[in-house]
Amino acid sequence: MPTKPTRESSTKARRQSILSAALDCFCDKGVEATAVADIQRRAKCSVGSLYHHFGSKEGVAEELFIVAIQKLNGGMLRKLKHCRGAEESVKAVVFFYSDWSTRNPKLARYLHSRDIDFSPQAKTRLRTLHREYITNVFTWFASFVERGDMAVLPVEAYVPLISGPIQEYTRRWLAGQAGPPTEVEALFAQAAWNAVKG
Amino acid sequence: MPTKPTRESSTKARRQSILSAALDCFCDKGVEATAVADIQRRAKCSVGSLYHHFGSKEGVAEELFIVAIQKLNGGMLRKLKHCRGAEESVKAVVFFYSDWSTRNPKLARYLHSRDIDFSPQAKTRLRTLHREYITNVFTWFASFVERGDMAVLPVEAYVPLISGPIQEYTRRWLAGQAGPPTEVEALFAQAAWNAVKG
DNA sequence: CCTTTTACTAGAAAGTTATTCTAGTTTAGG
DNA sequence: CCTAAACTAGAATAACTTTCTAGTAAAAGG
Repeated sequence: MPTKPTRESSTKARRQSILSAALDCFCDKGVEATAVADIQRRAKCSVGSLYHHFGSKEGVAEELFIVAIQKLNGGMLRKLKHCRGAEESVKAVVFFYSDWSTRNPKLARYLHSRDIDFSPQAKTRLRTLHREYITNVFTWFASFVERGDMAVLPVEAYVPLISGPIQEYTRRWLAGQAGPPTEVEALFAQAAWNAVKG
Repeated sequence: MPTKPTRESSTKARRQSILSAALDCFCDKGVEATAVADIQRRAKCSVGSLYHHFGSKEGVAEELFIVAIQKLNGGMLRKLKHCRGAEESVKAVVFFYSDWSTRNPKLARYLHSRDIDFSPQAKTRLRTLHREYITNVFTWFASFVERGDMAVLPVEAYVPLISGPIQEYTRRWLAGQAGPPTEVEALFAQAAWNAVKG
């Protein structure tokens, strides 16, 4: 049965409708070029409503970015938990990134946009999220390094070595400059493993 | 002797002063957040002058981007021409990217910003430049592939495999999330070579 | 050497877009 | 019911981009 819309649920729906309208606009015309009026029209809400929920256009962009990051990171961690050894884990990172981007092209595209100028609070929040995520990921991989299954490298080198190629490839795919990542994911997964194996 | 400023030279100087004022502003506050007035003040010129030379704020951003890309690509090709074999060439790509970014951090930072919404003309021009560059690079490497010194891979896979990690690392360095790329360039150069060698 | 044309600069005016404000409507809780 | 708080609407305002008009200075032509 369709439950009567309570305030809480309708608030959620409204916020969501604004976020997805914004995502559509951002993908169509770019963040800078979409006007608040564009989002507002597409979400069928008033200016006031938008500003009530998000404070500014930037606020919408920030929230969208954070939600997207959380989905990507959350999915990645869940995927990792199911992996057995070092090799499977490293390759899973590549495969998951490729799959997630293919399944959520709009969000992926949006995450690839840089220079959304985040407010200080948003920056802090993002940094926190990032640190938490990185901590989780490194905890997962630390044991493999200790055990000698993976090479000992400068900590900041692992992510670029493992994810750099698939990220760069995906970016090009999203920009229409390459075929879908499925064509190269296995190759890149193997390269990633070669780059960090013990 | 200091030559008397002719019109041609002063025009060039003025354009340059606007471009570098813009670069400073963009690095300080982000592209979106810098107002035309900011650039104008820093370049000590009038609104009219800026619009005369570049047509719009976007126009300034585009020109700056194109100039930066040309410098980077040009330097890369010049460097490649001095390399002997496949391994030296592949590693040179990584080293040059790292060095150039370290020497031109502001330009590098600016090149890493995505979603500057380029005008159709600028897009075309960028695409042309990119194609020319890619053609040159691939011509250079094609012989190594034929000779069997490098592996036969999907064409679009080479760049991400070779440059992906150093690019991603450099991005993090520019964002203050990692040490200078000099610390990892040798490692990444070796990984790049391993990923594409025959 | 003068004058005419063109590139350039300046800053005010106009046009757009983001943000704030005021007035109201709806819903949960007492 | 009644009140407080969440929410919506759209007009008003503010900030910023772009255009316009007027003028200056350098090169080109006679």
